[in-house]
Amino acid sequence: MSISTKDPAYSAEANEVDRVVAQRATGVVPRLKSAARREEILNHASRLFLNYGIDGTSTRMIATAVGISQPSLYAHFATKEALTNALSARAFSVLEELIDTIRAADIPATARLEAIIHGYIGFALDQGAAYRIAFMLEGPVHEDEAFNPDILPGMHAFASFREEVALLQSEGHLRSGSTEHLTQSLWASMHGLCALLLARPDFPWGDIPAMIDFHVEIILAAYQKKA
Amino acid sequence: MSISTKDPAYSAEANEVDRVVAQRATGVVPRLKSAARREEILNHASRLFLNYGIDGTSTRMIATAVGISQPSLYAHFATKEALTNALSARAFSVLEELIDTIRAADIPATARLEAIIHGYIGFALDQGAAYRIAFMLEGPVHEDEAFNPDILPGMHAFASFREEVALLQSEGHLRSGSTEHLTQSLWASMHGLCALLLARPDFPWGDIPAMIDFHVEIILAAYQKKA
DNA sequence: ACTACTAACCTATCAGTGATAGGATGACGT
DNA sequence: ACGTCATCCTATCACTGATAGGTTAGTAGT
Repeated sequence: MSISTKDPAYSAEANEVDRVVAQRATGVVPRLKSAARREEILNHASRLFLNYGIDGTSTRMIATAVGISQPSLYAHFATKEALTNALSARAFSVLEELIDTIRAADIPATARLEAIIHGYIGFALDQGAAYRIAFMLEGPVHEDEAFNPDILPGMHAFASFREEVALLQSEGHLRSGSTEHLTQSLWASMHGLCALLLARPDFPWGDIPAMIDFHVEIILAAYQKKA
Repeated sequence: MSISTKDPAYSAEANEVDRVVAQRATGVVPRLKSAARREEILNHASRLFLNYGIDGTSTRMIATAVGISQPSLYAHFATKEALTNALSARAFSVLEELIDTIRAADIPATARLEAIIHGYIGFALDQGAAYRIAFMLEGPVHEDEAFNPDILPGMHAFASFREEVALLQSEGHLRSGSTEHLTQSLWASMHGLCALLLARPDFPWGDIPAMIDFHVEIILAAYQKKA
């Protein structure tokens, strides 16, 4: 079964971008078990999202890259949003693991927090597409809509983070007060940097690594317990 | 000239959402001077963006709300993106004024900074659509693309903010070090809170005003000069 | 008052998008 | 060998942002 090059939606004239850009799979595309095909789709989608953005990547581009038809995607994901959420979930499980590993490590409390913050920021910048999907896309418009944690892959990692904050606070390493406020404020401080860098890569940031270090240093000082 | 109710794209069956939702202008829609029409478009777009999101608002919805045809929008704005940018620019000029007013006010330096921060956050949450457009939408994907401040309405307000930071720093009210790093870090801290609240209104935030106050308090303490 | 010009506005249509309906095909257990 | 069923396809849908090109209404000049 070769690629259908006479698909009317994909004649050479019709959609040059997809043809040139999507690195269409060549040769025979074998049938795959559902799980394997799903992984393949996520891999190609991840690459395309990074190169062309989420909105800039159509389901047809993804399908073409994989070497299957566009409707076939819907055997694995109910909607494009479900696909992006799955992609984000896969990426965030890595962050969750990272945070848990750091939490379990036998290092001083302060270094633990610093490592988590640096890990979070590094992850966000590295996995820009996944991070965008979880925390930056246009979500529900009104605050009274039901919160569904299942569609928020990042929330598991956030839960680990919250536990660590509670622990550090109970051990007296962080300033006292509402743990919720503390967690959310700390989260906001980290997120702000990641979000701006991802949303405005064209801004004249200057020395980005130095700026990140500067920001993290201030965060650490700000939330630690006053002597 | 009445609304063309027999527009094939707008038969009762074809697009119920737009019909019901867009609060179609009723009666005769007079010809308007270009500038007045432009304002009208921005007003309706602003309202629709808040209610249905930016992606959830089509150019047809906007046009229907105004009471003109969809292509007529393009006499005022080259693209939908240009329309959103114009909307954002209009909103941000208000923030810029606010910041400049506070800067000119005869109040202590610390209170000045606090007022600006609260003003910034209040603006972002109040003008969610405009704020999203400026700082949260999927922008250029690669950092090597040219930075064009014209399409970044928020940058003027940001410039005012940067000047204030430089002034406060030179007066010895803020910690020393790179003014760029200081400005960007402070901006990130403010932005993080606004961005999360806007992107995830469905998250169980708890007492949002209290959380905002908590965050601002920490920010103020973190960036002020150490005694 | 007639004409000519121009800005405002329209209908018709385009290619591209996410999504659905329904049929073809190939592997695999019996 | 046969039936079952997951995999995959073509064809098509409604809708989107955008463009082409014609129509109409107001306005300035004679």
